Amino acid sequence: MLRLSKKADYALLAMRHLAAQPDRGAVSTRELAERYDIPAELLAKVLQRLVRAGLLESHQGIRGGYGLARTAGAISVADVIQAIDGPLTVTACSEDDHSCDQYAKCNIRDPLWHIKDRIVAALAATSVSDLAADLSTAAPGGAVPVPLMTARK
Amino acid sequence: MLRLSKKADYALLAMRHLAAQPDRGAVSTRELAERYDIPAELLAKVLQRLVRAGLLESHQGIRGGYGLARTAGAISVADVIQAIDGPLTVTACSEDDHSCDQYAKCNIRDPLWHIKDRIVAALAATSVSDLAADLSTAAPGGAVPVPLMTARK
DNA sequence: AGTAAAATGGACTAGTTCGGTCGGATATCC
DNA sequence: GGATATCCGACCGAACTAGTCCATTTTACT
Repeated sequence: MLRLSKKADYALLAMRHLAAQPDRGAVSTRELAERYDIPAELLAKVLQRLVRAGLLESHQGIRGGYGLARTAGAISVADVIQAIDGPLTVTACSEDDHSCDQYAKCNIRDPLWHIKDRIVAALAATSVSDLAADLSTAAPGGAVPVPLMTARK
Repeated sequence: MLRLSKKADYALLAMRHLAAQPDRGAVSTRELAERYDIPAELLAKVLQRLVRAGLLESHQGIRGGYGLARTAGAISVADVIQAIDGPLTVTACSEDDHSCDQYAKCNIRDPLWHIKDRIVAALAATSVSDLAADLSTAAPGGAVPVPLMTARK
């Protein structure tokens, strides 16, 4: 599986929309919900979480709505997913959380964590502006080697 | 999240165990279950799926059990996960399955599929023998002798 | 031949998570 | 002050997951 949640899908959809419409002022939840056939209340929560994570800026009131908090190139897909679904972990346990019945006898932690790092790297290497560019074959960021960044909180 | 299921965890644990104990004949469900504190009936199902996927060979009867169907190096982590959790997809839709409310209006499919390919590549590049080698920094494919019980740092 | 140990397979249950909804509060502009 | 928007918590039903139970079949050993 490894499927990402629908909320994360909605978040990415919205982020891409905002990235593709720069200088358009605030876009409301309702507009986005209608545009993509997403239940408005649900999308609202998703957008709120993105605001709390610092990825979006909100503007209340009658002409309110949302806009990107940074440039689209400075927001990665990993940022968006983590804002919605929390820190992305492949295994039940992590460096700080050992809550797993098999922890003591587990022998596959390290290689699995290594795989996780590679997955995070793939998500971190793709920015929201890459989504907006919509070139399926495009290497994110051109010929930039993938930084093997270990996300630790 | 992107967390893999507990069944997949159990499967990888068992596969690694079998890879680290070559030429030991069949290993029974009960032995594996006790070794790793896994409910036996559940593990049994997991192992059965691995057999059906062609990753394990089973041997019924009083001295029966399971053994790798191929060499550990020829079985990837992706193989194991797919055998348990089905084809691994990041998005609800895929090339052949368009069942997703947003399909028509979706604009992030291609970049997301590209990310999926990279994730699959990361999983496919790590073999069960790499798990057994247990060197977190090891490049997949390295010729490393198999330690029986690796003391962890 | 009989029995014990093993895999096989289906049905079932409890718990959790996820997608979605509802209601109300607060801020802003006209 | 009213319309339009974000904000926030509580709630619900459906789906999925982990785990259980039980009955059958296969095999080895005595």
